[in-house]
Amino acid sequence: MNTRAQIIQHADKLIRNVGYNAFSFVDIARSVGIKKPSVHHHFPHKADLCMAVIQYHIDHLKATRESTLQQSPLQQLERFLAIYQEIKAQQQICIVGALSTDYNTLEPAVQEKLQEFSAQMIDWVSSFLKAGKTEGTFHFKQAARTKAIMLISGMLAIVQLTRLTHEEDFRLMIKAVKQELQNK
Amino acid sequence: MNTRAQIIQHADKLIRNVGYNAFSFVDIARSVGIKKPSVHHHFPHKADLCMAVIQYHIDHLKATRESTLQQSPLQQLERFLAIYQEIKAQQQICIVGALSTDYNTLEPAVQEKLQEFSAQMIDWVSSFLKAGKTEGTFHFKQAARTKAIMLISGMLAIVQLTRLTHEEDFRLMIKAVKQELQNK
DNA sequence: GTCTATATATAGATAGAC
DNA sequence: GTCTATCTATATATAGAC
Repeated sequence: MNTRAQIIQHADKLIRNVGYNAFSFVDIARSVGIKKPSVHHHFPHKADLCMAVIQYHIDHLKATRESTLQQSPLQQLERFLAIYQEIKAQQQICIVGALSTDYNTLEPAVQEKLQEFSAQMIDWVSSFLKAGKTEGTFHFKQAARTKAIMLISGMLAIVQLTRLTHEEDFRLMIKAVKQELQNK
Repeated sequence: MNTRAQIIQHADKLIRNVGYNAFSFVDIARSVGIKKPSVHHHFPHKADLCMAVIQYHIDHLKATRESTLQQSPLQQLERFLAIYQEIKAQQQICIVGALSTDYNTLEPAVQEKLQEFSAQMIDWVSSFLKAGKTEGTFHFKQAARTKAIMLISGMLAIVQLTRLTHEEDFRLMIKAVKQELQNK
């Protein structure tokens, strides 16, 4: 992996571990094994780096969505839940949760990029919920978008909240979410 | 209101507006109309101030809970949802959401205080969900604690997520949460 | 593309006068 | 309880050599 990609990867990890305003270019430099000005060579401003991190997530989500296009709504739901299970296994939180608490300190361009990511996440989840309802796998009364936002909110928050409670709460929530969607 | 209380109030607002690691004692001093060392007189370390902010929320929650002790489970649910409606109306997020993203940068004593607050919130919500299920107002299949965590997670996250989407999503979610709990 | 050296601002925090 | 003055560390960021 090239230096630029390594910087993005470590920045992503730091943002989701300690938050946007608690990591510095020195932290990145140390992780990658270069000096601070070399990081600035790749990303002049911290906002540039943050943009690249969000773009990485946008690209990653697009690839995930495309790879599950032929799968059933239930399989797509499982893939969606697996994203957060991976996040939890790594003791992290999701990028939207991490950056939404710092939202008012972000530059407008970064705010818009984060909006773009969340819009695409909502679009994906809405699409497989709708398909699942049509084929009779999922049951819910709200609009697909509302149900999608409830689902995403729940997962975004449970990875944050179970930093304070127990991992077991996470497991129980995953189970409950699947049950509720399939209950008539 | 005395200076100490004013400091706590402004710190609370700042933590929930920009995050724990994006506000400083200078910001507090400016808001209150005193100088930085005067803030340190009341709270020597930033962690002391953060502890006091969480304690304020613990006290506030206790008062809320006690004031609704005689009310019906549905009324208690409405009171719970009203907390987040107030938060949203003030363009803020909740203290648990705000501090959970910075969790790994907090001192152990502050982490424990935050755990204390979330435990009490979970306890309250669990109690009125259980009462509502017993009397036949609420319907859900999970343990009351699991359902409480789903409810709290959802509200915690929706105030964060609707910073990026639309206020309308918040309104729809509140409506959906009430519907789902009362649906047989 | 990486480095040394440096600029500038601000963070958390303390000493000691009033 | 509040202030002025100050300390030390670290933040983002740039200039310019290799």
